[in-house]
Amino acid sequence: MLFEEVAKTSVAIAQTAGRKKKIALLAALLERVPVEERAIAARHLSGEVGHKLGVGYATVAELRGQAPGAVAASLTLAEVERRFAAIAAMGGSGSGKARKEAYGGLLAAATEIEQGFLGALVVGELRQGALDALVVDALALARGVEARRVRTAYMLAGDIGAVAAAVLADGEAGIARFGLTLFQPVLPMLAQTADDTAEALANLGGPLSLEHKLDGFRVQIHKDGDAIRAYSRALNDVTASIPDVIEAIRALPAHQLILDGEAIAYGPSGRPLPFQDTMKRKSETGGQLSLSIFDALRVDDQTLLATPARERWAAITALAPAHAVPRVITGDAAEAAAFYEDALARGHEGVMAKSLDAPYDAGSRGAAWLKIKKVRRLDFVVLAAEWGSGRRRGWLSNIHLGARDPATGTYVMLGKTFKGMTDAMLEWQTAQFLARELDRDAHIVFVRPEIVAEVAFNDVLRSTQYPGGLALRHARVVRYRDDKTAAEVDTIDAVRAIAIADGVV
DNA sequence: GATTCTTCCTC
DNA sequence: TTCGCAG
DNA sequence: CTGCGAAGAGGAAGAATC
Repeated sequence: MLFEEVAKTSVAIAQTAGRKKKIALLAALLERVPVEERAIAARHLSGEVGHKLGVGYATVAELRGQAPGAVAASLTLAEVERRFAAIAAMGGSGSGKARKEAYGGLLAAATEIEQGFLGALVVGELRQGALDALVVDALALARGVEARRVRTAYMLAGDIGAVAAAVLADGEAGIARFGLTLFQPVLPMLAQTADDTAEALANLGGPLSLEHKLDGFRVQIHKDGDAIRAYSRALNDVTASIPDVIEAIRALPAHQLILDGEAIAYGPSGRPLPFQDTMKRKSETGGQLSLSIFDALRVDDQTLLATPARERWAAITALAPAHAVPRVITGDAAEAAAFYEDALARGHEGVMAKSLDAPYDAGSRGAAWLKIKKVRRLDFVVLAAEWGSGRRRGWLSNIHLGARDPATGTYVMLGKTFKGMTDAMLEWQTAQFLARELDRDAHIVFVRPEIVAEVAFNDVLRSTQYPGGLALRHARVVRYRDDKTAAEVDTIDAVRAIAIADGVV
């Protein structure tokens, strides 16, 4: 099939409102793809290149519009895949240039519509309002099978291309081929958020489970005898980064395992290290990371995906009590709140609240798991704002935040945020900022420091980029404050106090 | 050889 | 990672 | 309720460049 058909389908999807209509367009295309190109088409329409190209935003931007664009479409899906694979295989000195040339060659062979699609695909910004989840639905539609079934296969396979090939070829029978398999990582189960334990109790009902939420990185462990591998949240193989964890798993008294947990580093006092330091340990050989296990998907020949959570936790306790994440099961509001406070006091980022009976719902951000994280709120002044893109085009969106420096009377930039703004806020802030414009460049409008935003954030980070040496982690706007002037915003000292309390500096 | 840029990755 | 909007 | 897209922080690896 011509690559252009996929590119045109992507454009059609982007221009079509309505999820069902997008799914129908996806299904119509997928039904027509030749057998050997089905996996490729499914990946591309999900926004996945399928390779680590070593070609990213800068290269795509540099080459955009350079090649005139082929008059007639000639690239097939197979040919594009072949070229992607060739680019991904390049390495060593000179490979950067070779990659750029190869990508340029691909652009030169592409029509204008294909060039646009290629650039979006390579930088991972398809923006067609449809990604893997809609491709799953499209596969179900194309073959008349239940979407839920296709979805399950996708969770287990972690690769939309493989699922597309199987479902399109064999329908229900194709789906049935996917099962929980050692060294085939499954998409991790995800959580929604709750403000506090009271909300979690209200939403999940009691009793529920609360466990420490550790500020490390997600790890899925697969063990088959001496063979042990670890996978990240995005299913990358991170085995080599966490040798201590691998050895700990080796010692566990089970031949076969699939476990879900969090890897984190601890300081000499036994307190968890800040996230930045855990990530540094990850890159050091023998960097001494610990694993806290919070779920078990398989123990020896038992698959536990559909087993109620409390039984999966019991399996962890029986198998690896030293690695089981601290947990309490309670329906009592006071006990739940106390457990949360204790988790914070121990230096953790919060708690996870989990339903006792839920299966391991791989890949879905369901309501069975709720994360409750410590949130800080301070008031900062807006120093500048950047023009938005996509549905925020025409609005000043991403704002630069500053804390007051009482020593100098100036403002110290601590980072940016585009989060938390409603359309009404975007409309309002655009007018307010433009009315206070001091200067501008291509993307940024610098403003008089007068608008005060209440900003929520989770942590303070060490920064080499920002002048105060500190930055905000996961900053988002809560509201604009018309009751406060810039002279009253929080100080860099207040931010530094948080960093010190958290052991960040 | 040292620094900078780009890409990829974690949250 | 957080959040708001569209469906 | 689900899926998507708006774009943030740092850190490391590898390639390019000074």
